[in-house]
Amino acid sequence: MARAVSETHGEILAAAARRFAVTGYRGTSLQDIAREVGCSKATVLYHFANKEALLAELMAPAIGVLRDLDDQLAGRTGTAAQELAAAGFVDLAVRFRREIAVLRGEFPELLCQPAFAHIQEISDRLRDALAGHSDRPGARIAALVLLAGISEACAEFADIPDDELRAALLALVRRAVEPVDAP
Amino acid sequence: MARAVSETHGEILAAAARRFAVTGYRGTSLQDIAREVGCSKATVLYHFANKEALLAELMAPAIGVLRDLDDQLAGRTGTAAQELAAAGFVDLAVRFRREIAVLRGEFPELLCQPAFAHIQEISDRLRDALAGHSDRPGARIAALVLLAGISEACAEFADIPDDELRAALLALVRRAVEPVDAP
DNA sequence: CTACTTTCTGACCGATCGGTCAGGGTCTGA
DNA sequence: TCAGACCCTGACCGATCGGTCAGAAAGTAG
Repeated sequence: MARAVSETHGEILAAAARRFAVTGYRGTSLQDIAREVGCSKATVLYHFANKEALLAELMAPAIGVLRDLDDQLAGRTGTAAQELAAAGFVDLAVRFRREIAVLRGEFPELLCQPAFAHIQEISDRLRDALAGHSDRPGARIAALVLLAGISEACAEFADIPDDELRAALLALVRRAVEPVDAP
Repeated sequence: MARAVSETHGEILAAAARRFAVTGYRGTSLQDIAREVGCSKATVLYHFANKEALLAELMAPAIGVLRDLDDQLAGRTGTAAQELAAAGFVDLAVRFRREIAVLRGEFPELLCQPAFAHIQEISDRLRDALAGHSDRPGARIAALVLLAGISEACAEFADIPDDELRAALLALVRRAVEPVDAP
């Protein structure tokens, strides 16, 4: 009972997104995904070269937006960098809540995979921008707390509407970020 | 070549703490721990009933302090609750950085284990206190962002002295927490 | 009809996981 | 001297993991 072309492909992708978000990448087996779709594990591996490729396709849109943000951030300094980093990351985290949830806690290992090359550097630059490119420990610590906390909050508050969550997070960041010294 | 009583026990505990903090609970095998200690996997399971018991003994001190904080928090309201929750959790997170790192991202599954019963409720109460027992979404979101972010920051900034990290985190929390409405 | 492609599957593979077990070495007290 | 407690280990177990493969089923083009 072969289905229409690429229909199963999308179903597998959707099922994987749901499972990964709940039980994590390592905590979800190909068998789990196949069961949710209603096909065999071999079918999953017919549509995707391997488990890693499945994850890579799942994260691609979010990573694209992150790269765009990184490009826009290049060259900006001080308050302008802080503002863009805050607004850009909050928006990204709210829109890609599920993708963010997938990475929860598995960051270090997943970053070793070629599909996620440079993500570590990009998020380092993002953190640096949110700190206003300051090297004061207080500013760097605040930036990390906020970025990590926002990720966690977006993964957790799945029931809050986008607008409301975005507004609350932005207000929090503006309150919490260490102001840059006037030049 | 049997060693002195309980010497190996402590070495296994220390090795497990190190490995768990880096690669997580699920990402660390008993074989990994045994290799780091320089003994066999069977020896690890001679000293600890199972992998879960090893984790439980590792987390016991941190959990004890968390319970104490929860007790002190009971009954307090408004600003007093916020202050104590902030100071108490920041101190706990800084002191037990490694234990906090272990739980990174594996919270939901680990909480199912009997050794961690009620931890979820305690951290819910802690979050509620930090939000000043307010039900405004902004306050609840800020509290979650801060608690999660602090955990992440403590796990990441292993090189910063306790005092400095604690001061920076406390300053951040005081800036970021939504003030409670005056009664 | 036949020949070919696409989709899908059960059976199987090697590796690794947490955990068990019988037994060997060493120390100690009677 | 010798029995027993303590510490430790190699060999092994069943389960599960990601991944492979030959081939069945169904649609399509000639």
